[in-house]
Amino acid sequence: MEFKRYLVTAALPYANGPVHIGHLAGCYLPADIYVRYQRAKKRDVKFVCGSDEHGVPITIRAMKEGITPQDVVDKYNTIIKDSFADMGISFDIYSRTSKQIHHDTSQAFFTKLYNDGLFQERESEQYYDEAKGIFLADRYIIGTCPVCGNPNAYGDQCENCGSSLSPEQLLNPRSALSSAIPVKRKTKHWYFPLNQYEEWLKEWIVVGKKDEWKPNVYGQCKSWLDSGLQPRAMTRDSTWGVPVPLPDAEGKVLYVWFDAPIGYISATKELTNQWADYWCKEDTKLVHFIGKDNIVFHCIIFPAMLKAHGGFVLPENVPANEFLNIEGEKVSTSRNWAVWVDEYLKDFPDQQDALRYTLCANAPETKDNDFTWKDFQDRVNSELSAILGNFENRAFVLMHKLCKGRVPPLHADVMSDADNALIADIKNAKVLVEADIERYKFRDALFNIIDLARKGNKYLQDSAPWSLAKTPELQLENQKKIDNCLHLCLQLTANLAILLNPFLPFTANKMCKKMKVVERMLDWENAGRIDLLKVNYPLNAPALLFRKIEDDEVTTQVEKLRANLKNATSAKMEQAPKQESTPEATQEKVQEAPVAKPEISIDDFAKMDLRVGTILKAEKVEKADKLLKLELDMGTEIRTVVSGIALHFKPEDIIGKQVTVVANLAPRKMRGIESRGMILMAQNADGRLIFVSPLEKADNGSEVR
RNA sequence: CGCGAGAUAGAGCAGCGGUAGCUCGUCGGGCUCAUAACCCGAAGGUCACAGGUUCGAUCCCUGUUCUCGCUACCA
Repeated sequence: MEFKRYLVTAALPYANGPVHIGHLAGCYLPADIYVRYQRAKKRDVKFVCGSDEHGVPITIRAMKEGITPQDVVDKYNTIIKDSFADMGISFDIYSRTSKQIHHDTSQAFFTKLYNDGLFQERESEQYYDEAKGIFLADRYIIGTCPVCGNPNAYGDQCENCGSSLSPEQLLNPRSALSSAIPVKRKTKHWYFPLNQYEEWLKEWIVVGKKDEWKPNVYGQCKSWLDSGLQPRAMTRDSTWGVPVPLPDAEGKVLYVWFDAPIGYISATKELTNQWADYWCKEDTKLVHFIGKDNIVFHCIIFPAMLKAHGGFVLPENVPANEFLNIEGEKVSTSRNWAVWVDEYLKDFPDQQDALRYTLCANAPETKDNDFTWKDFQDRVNSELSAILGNFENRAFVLMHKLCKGRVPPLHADVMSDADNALIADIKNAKVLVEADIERYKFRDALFNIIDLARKGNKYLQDSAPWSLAKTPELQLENQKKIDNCLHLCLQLTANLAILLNPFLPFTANKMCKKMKVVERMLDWENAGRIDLLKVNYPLNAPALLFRKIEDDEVTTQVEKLRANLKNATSAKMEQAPKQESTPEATQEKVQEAPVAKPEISIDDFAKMDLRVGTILKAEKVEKADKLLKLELDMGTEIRTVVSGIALHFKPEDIIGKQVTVVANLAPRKMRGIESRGMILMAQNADGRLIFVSPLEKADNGSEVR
């Protein structure tokens, strides 16, 4: 199909923290490149994005910092928006889901589905914090882990041993927000019948997108569809969000994942009165740029919503990228293991394109990739600067030295094979880069551009105009050759500016200024031409496009990462000016200490069968960071116990140790291994674990009482 | 556990049925217009492991191992 217009969306960043370079590499930079390219092709394209400002984590953060949710999103919306603007991410609009237009749009969307009788109403019991007056997601219930005894396990998972839990399993459950004991309360929600769209989605994706979508995206969708879809609640109990537009829905808001993608629509509405052209006309190409964690929402849930509503175009493609690691480790916002865009901009002023280059050249297009500062330095210094920057500089310097600062003519009578080959390379580069971008292969596209500069260097080297200038007796003939060489090098430089423009817009701009051409030269249709610079046209003096990244800058950045890591969680939050130690936050810390448990009788204690055992074998459990599988000699039997202590002990160090075991704890399967018992551990204030063992060797299986 | 994606020279990636390729790094040479830069050459890989299909497999099939995601913060 011939598309008349393009609508490009980039995932709405959650206004709960700043953006880091992983966000850029995964989503915003590829989207921006794609859009800049489309604009250069003079295609009708709109690029929409905005802050996602709803959802429980924002209310929690607000509560912790003692401010309103609005304060939280205002603060981060500004930081995020500025970071994008400074990096040259060229949204046509950067909106926010807290705007009225978005509330109206998402409510209207909901109402339409409601009036069509689509939603199923269901009542269920949810945990409720009576002190704070809010319903609690599993994550916000804290209690003692039934598996490893960690007193601060979450309702969905124990961080200590990695077991996945449900709130019912926690011993002494308490609210993460107030420490109140959560109670169950009935609540009603509206469910979207995803299952009714299963067949249609299979047809659309599994059959229709087989060879179009990236393998990671396609595979993920197929996996979801094969395992069957369930109705999904589209409302939540909260006061922060878009109110459910129904009379009996006090205290209910739309589920963030219902309202967030609709944010793309509202942003488009805010941008233009012609918004419906982009959302409803069949000949619009809708492309969602996202990271891999968002695949199901953009490929399954949102399309199902659009289909259910009717009248909307569906995404033509969802080129999700994988993740970018930093210095070999996963990005973690809570541990502050990330390179924040706002900080990069401060540390490397006027170096946006250096980052854009590295992130694109090393983009996680097919698998997770690693960002290291050393690699950043290498790529900037030896590719961007040495190949591209240096070529451009050589062309300018030589032109000023050998051609009097003016664009020399091209003499047809002395054209060489090398000249013609270079012209062919220039024309071919356009074709290659175009094909790459259309297929979302931005890494390859950028490589092909640098490769063109590489060819330019070789051509210059082989032509060696500086040598030709040294033989005055052949002056007339040689000057023609020199002219041709530099004419072509300069036309090549102009072509590089056009091709680079979507990727490195700041650089393309600088190049235009140096060549004294208007920005219109950057129109894509001009790529491949070798008459972009007029003969005899005087050009500006040479000036370097890029500077090198010094060794000490690399060291500084790596040290900064490690230093910030130590302060872990609070580092980023403490930069918030207002609320450093609100009463609320202090209070919370006190309550984190283990709470005294109620008195029990001797009979309660007698229910426990505590025994001594010796660790015979210990090995790491696969696919679990924190679990060790232990074989214990219990005297009369050998038992398998899975224990969440892998972060504290190496398997080989604990073999032979005697330990105390809760022998009659109900068996529990973890990561497919049945654990029959639990090892007792003391936990220090710093979180360190210590075995509770007999001081002298006891018989295996002897009772502890 | 299950499902999905990945594993190819020191690093980063491409190839996906017919003698293993690119970029960076390393080593040697050339050039000197240029940001100690550019150009040429070389070394460096039993294509994760084990089976199978095939005349032939890095590529197809089966099994295994490891990494990442689906699972908090998070693209």
